[in-house]
Amino acid sequence: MGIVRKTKAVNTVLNIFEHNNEAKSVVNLIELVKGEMNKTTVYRILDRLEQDGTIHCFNGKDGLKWYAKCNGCSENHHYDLHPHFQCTNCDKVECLSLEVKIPSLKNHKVDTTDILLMGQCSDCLT
Amino acid sequence: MGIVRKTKAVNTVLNIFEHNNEAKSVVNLIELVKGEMNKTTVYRILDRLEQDGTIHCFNGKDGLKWYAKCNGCSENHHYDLHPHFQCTNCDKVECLSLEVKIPSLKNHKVDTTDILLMGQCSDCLT
DNA sequence: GGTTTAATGCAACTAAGTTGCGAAAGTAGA
DNA sequence: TCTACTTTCGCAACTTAGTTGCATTAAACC
Ligand SMILES: [Mn+2]
Ligand SMILES: [Mn+2]
Ligand SMILES: [Zn+2]
Ligand SMILES: [Zn+2]
Repeated sequence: MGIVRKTKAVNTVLNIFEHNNEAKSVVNLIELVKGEMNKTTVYRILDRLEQDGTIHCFNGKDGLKWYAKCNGCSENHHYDLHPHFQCTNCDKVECLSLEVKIPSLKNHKVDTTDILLMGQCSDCLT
Repeated sequence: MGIVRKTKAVNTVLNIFEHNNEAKSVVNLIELVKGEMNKTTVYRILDRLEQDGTIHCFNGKDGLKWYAKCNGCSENHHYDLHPHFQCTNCDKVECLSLEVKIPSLKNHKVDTTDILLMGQCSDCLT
């Protein structure tokens, strides 16, 4: 069970994800809402939104937690196995709607993948 | 510049990687050599061995640092862009000699990838 | 409005990883 | 083998991400 009460803090976090489509690191989110809510609250809201299938979580290049909006996930069905791209210059992270084919592995059962591409984003290329 | 002096501590760490081919988390390595050397030393030796192209570093599923032996890398050439597999049951990590094709991204320059497959390893499947 | 209980704030904690500095130990050359 | 030079190490203190327990606050439902 994720979000059951639409608190002020929940709405603030939701607004951040609604307003632009970029992924956000937890560190950045905490910074963004500083003064408005406690960091513990941020972590707990993100947990609940993830359970609901509203956002999904993944690790950035430094092993930090990042979150981004889901697209058609629900509490029961999470299907955001898409890869992510992180710019080595500006650190920005994007969700990619690419399909990456994973060759099958004998004697292994692959349930999920975590694919991070790194390099220069379009802003930093010019 | 990586390793310049073959100290006792360096040999201990090297032996761990020589003796079996598995990837090791830094946390696990520190545990393994507890009593023999300080954790700061472990971090510093791993840094130097990585610079030399002796081992390579990547993030496990929890965002922790893992290291494994390189295969034919040198100080000047690092080419271990292979994917890794981590068992969700026993946490073991393996280097995979798979080639994963990444579709090209327009307006992006992809320099490197970090691909982690997760699921059940052969030991945990039976 | 009053009651219930989820959600929040706060402070204290855990754990990974880093830094600075004085002491110890490789290494090369005499 | 001894010395001198410089890398490496140990230690303690620090930084930062993330977690936990508990008392207080505020949604939601009547
Ligand atoms: Mn995504
Ligand atoms: Mn590897
Ligand atoms: Zn960029
Ligand atoms: Zn396993």
